Amino acid sequence: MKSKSVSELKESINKVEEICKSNKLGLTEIRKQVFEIIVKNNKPIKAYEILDKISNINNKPSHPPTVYRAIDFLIENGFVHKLNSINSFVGCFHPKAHKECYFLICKKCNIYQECCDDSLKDKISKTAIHNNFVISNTTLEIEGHCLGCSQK
Amino acid sequence: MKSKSVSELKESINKVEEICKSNKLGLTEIRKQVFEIIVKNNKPIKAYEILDKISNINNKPSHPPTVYRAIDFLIENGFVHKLNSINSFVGCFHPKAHKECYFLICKKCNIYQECCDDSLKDKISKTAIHNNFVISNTTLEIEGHCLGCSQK
DNA sequence: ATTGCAATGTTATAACATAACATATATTAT
DNA sequence: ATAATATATGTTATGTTATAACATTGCAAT
Repeated sequence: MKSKSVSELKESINKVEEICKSNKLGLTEIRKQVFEIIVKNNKPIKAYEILDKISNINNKPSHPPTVYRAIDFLIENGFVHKLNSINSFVGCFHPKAHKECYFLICKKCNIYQECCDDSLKDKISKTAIHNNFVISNTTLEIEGHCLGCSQK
Repeated sequence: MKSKSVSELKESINKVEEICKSNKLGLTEIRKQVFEIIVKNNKPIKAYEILDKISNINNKPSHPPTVYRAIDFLIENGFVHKLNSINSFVGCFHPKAHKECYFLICKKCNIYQECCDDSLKDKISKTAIHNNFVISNTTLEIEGHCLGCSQK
């Protein structure tokens, strides 16, 4: 996966701002800062790394709850996803386009990629139905090696 | 999902013993205890719950590394799986039958269910291939409500 | 018997996350 | 405008999950 260009980043941030505006979601300074830190990182980032960055940006120490609250807000509204298998967070490439999001995570370079095509989504949903199960939330994280790293 | 019967549990434990014997894997007392604790629990269990139980069984305090090492061994050999979304562990219903394992996890009753049919596995594998990605390990955890709990 | 190795014991601490309560800021109704 | 309410943040402390590092034990091979 290539890292995002400056314009893609801006677009990402603008999109979130728009969505918040039209849905009357309070995109406060901290929440915005946390979102920007997450999307600007071109790989999954950990909560305490965000904490360090926030502290630096604002020239004063922040505390874990501050970061986790912002993350919660961002996840709730679909702007950010948590990768449970590596306790890290990534920005969503298409917020509000879907609730579920599937990921490929390269163990070597840590670069991730969304891979949420509809047929896969479909298959998972059918699996749930087949088991009389009502999905509230799905974690699909495929760990391995990307093309670049598996060639090395 | 119904909880396992005594005979099913025994079978599960025997199977692991057999596999270890024929593959010259050291199934030590602790590892066996940890495995039994995990499979006898009819829902995902946390490391520190295992720790408590081990301590009780042996009438002396055990320490986290003891438990985590045993878990590592059990996971490496496919006898146990970790549910990353809830930091918990479950026994595998068919050790060695497959490397990957997918789960349905009911948020209300916490009972889980394996759901690793081949067509789903296939779909995931194709997704990876399509992205030039070599899978080493997949986490698929579907959280929601089982039939019983969604009717309540 | 000594070396080597795998497993376990032990202590300490790292890494991840939230509870609980105080304070501040924004929103709304009057 | 002001009080009442709700929302968000600050702060301290602690809970939860997991591993590093090194010592010790037990056993098998030479």
